Parts: sequence; C-alpha cells; structure tokens
Amino acid sequence: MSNASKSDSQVMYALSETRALILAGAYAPAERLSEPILSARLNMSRTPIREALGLLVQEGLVERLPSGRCQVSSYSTQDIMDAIELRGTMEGLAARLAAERGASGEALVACRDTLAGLDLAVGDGADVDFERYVGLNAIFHDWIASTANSSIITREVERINRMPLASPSAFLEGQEQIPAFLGSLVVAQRHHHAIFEAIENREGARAEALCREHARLARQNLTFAMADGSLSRHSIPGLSLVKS
Amino acid sequence: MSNASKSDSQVMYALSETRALILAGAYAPAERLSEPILSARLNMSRTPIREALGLLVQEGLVERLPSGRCQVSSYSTQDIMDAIELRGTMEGLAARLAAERGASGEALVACRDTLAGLDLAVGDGADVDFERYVGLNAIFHDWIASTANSSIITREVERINRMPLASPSAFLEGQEQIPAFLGSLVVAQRHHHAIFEAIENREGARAEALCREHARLARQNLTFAMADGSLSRHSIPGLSLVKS
DNA sequence: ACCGTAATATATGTATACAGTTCTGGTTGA
DNA sequence: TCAACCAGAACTGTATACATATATTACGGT
Repeated sequence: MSNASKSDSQVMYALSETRALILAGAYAPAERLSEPILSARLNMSRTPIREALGLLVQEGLVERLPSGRCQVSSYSTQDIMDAIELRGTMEGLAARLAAERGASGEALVACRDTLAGLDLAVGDGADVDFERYVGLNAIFHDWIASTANSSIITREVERINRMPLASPSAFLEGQEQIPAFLGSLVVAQRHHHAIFEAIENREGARAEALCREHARLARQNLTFAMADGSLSRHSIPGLSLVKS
Repeated sequence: MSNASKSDSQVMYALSETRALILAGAYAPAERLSEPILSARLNMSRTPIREALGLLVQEGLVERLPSGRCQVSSYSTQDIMDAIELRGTMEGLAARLAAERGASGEALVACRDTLAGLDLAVGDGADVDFERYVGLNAIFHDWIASTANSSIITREVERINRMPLASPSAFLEGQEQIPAFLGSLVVAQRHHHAIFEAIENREGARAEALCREHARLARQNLTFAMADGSLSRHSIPGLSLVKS
C-alpha cells in the first residue's frame, strides 16, 4: 500500500466521499447506509467503508441503530442552535485562556495580518470578497483555539467545528445574496477586532463574552437560512439534515 | 452471533478490557499496542481489536503514530488541568441552560432525592460512605447535563467525562485516606446544593459560575494526588498516564 | 381486506489471507 | 568505534469468506 500516511488511504477516501454525499443531501435523513452498497459505489471492500462509517458516527453525521445498521442523522433547529452555543462557549474558554496566559508576540503579529486581510475582504459591507473572507475567518477562529496553548482545548474545538453547521464557516457560503447576511459580516468583523484586542490586553472575561456573542451571529444566520426556504436549502452544506 | 446489541460483542469486550489495562497502568505511556499481540492476549481476531483501538484513539487513551501504529497516550498535568477546566465550562453551560429553560417538576424532585442521599453519604465529613457518594455524585452530574435538555450538550458532556481523569468521579476513589480530600467533599456537596438551588430559581449565571468553581475542586485533587507520590499513583485509574 | 407467519434476501460481526510497509538487529566497511 | 546498510521479522491496510442476525417479501388463515 502506498504510504501517504492517511490522506490517500481507502478509509480517507471513503470518509470524505461519503461525508460529501451526505452534506450535499444525496442521502436523506434517516436513510440507511449499508456497507455492501457503499462499497460497490466506491469500488472498495467493506473493510475501509466500515471504518469510515465509524468515523462518520463519531462526527455525528451518521447514527448507529441498535441493530448495528447506520442511517443518516437528522437534527432539529434547536440542536444546531445548541451546537453553535456550545462552540461559542468553547471558543470563549479558549479566548479567555489565551488572554489569561498571554499570546506570544509572533502570534499577535500574525493575527493582526489576518484581521487586516479580513478588513479588506469585508470592505464597507457592500462589496465583500467572499472567498477571501471565508478563508481568513477560519484562520482567525483557529488562531483563537491555538492561542489558548492547550492541546486538549484545540482538539475539542476542532471537534465541535467538524459538527455539521456548527463551524464558524458554516453559513458563509451560499448566502451572498441575502442583504441581512451581508450586514452581519460587518458586525462579525468588529467582533473579531474586539476579541483580538481583549486577548492582547489580557482581558479574559471580555474576550470570553465577546466570543459567545460572536457565535450568536451564526444562530441568526441559521434563522435566516431556515426562513429563506429553497434558496439556501441546497446551497448550504448539511442544511438538508435539519428537520424542523 | 448473540445479539445483545453491543455490550457483549467482541469489540466491546476488547474495548473495555484494553481500556482497563491502560488505566490500570499495565501499559506504560508511549508503549506500543500491536493488533496481533492484543488479539492473542484477548483470544480474538484482529478485526474487533482494530475497531476497539480506533475507539480508544477517539477516547484519547491511545494515539496513532504516522505509521499507523498505536501507542498509549501520555498527558502533562497541564493537559488534565485543561480538560477539567473544559468540563467545568461545559457543565456550566449545561447548568445555565437548565436554569434558563427551566427544569421539570419531576426532575427537581429526583434531584432533591439525590442531594439527600449525598448528604447522608457525606455526613459531617469524618465518616464518608465513599461507594454511595461516588454513585450519587455521578448521578448528580449526569442530572445537570440532562436537565439542559439538549441532546448535543448531553452527548458532548458525556464525551469529555470519558476523558481520563477529567470526569467528576475521577479522583473520588483511592484517596479515602487523605484528610484534605475528605474536607473537599463537604465543600463539594455544598456546591451541589447551591447549583441545584440556582437551577431551580432560574439563576443561569450563578449556576454557571458555581459549576466552574466546582470543577476547580477536581484540579485541587489532582494536585494532591500528584504531590502524594506513591500512594495514589497506583490507586487512581489513569494517573499512570500523567507525565510531569 | 388484514394480520400473522414462514421463507428469502440482505446486513452486520468476526475470522482469516495476503500484499506492502515499517521496525529491528546484526553485519559490513571505513 | 561508529555509521550506513541490508535481511528478516513484525505490523498495518485491505480484501474476502462465512456465520448469524435482521429486514423484507410472499403467502395463507381469519
């Protein structure tokens, strides 16, 4: 087997492929995923399929029935709301620890660059460079988690971010046309600056509170997306799994 | 295969057996776990062993090397501290939501029973019924998580509790002899009452702050256990994985 | 027309085989 | 003495086989 230490293994291929299928809505919630059928579809044996399904269960995209069979998960709007609240809380913890423990000079410099890039991408909110914004936004949020300087916390924040629709980038794509959403980006970027400032000034409580409030924007976007009916329903990955 | 839908499957046996071996210190940190050797030791084929190892990786007890091999994890004291802080934060979130959303009448009644049982188990701190305390303490903490009424949050709290040494029960066994520890139980039980009262009175911020402070007791116990050298080193499951 | 039941098909759980990779230990050459 | 290297052993990743459990369908009784 060619080494490549994971990324081109059969398991990883099965994992990303199946995940993409589910997030794109190719499988409906509660639809069964059988190992033989998937293995035929992806041209491999059941073994890596089986392992990939286990990982998807861990990610929360797939549920295991008592019989052992797998089905696509479904979430209520409230579930997503709670997941976002949880992310906000965990990012808040990371930001507080980052403030309390202090960020290194290089970390601060790097983050200032990211913020400057985000400023450019947002502009005045009328002409947003989305692609750029999405990438830098993810970098900023990763920066918060890593600046807490705790492998445990970094790991768990990454984990919650893998949950469908809970990540900071979940609602950034496919909503370019919604004016209310565009406005929220300006507010979000203001939050980013304030969070950075709080961490730089060792203001732990402020950093924490800001992160929590920042996550609330995602909840608002979820509300927009759900109300918006058809448009976002298919363009936002994973939204097809949300039930009520 | 006998149904039993999980609990007596080969995977579950391999999982609990291997976990127990690691937590008991039968394998040192960084020691390799090879599938063939484990499968010989547990009298089964590599297949369920392999799946169990994947689950242990997910639990954090085992790490996967780039080559694909597995080794026993090791943690720094700071890692455990951070995990406990994270648990306190997540329990705090659960308690806040429980307060904000309101607990049902039956939930409140049930919790009062638990608290009464804990009162009896603790007594005045001089003659503690440990076995009883450990069980009821776990029930109380589960109650907090479930009273938030969010499957996502329940799931993630359970997850962090499975992390070695981060659970509310982690330091409750094997330290009966340490006076400072006995005293901490009285304080802990006072926290329990206050947390319940805050949730009952819909005081979200208070419930959250109390949970965080409550978790700090575990950090203190970790300090005791680490300072105490040989005694607790072997009696507290998982402590053998802590490095510095 | 409908419910219960038997028969069939399909799924999962586990064992085993094999190819290719990584470790290990010893040997060689400087 | 030590580093590089090579052969053998051991391990992982994947495929496949088979036993058993579960889902589905067809059929017969009421």
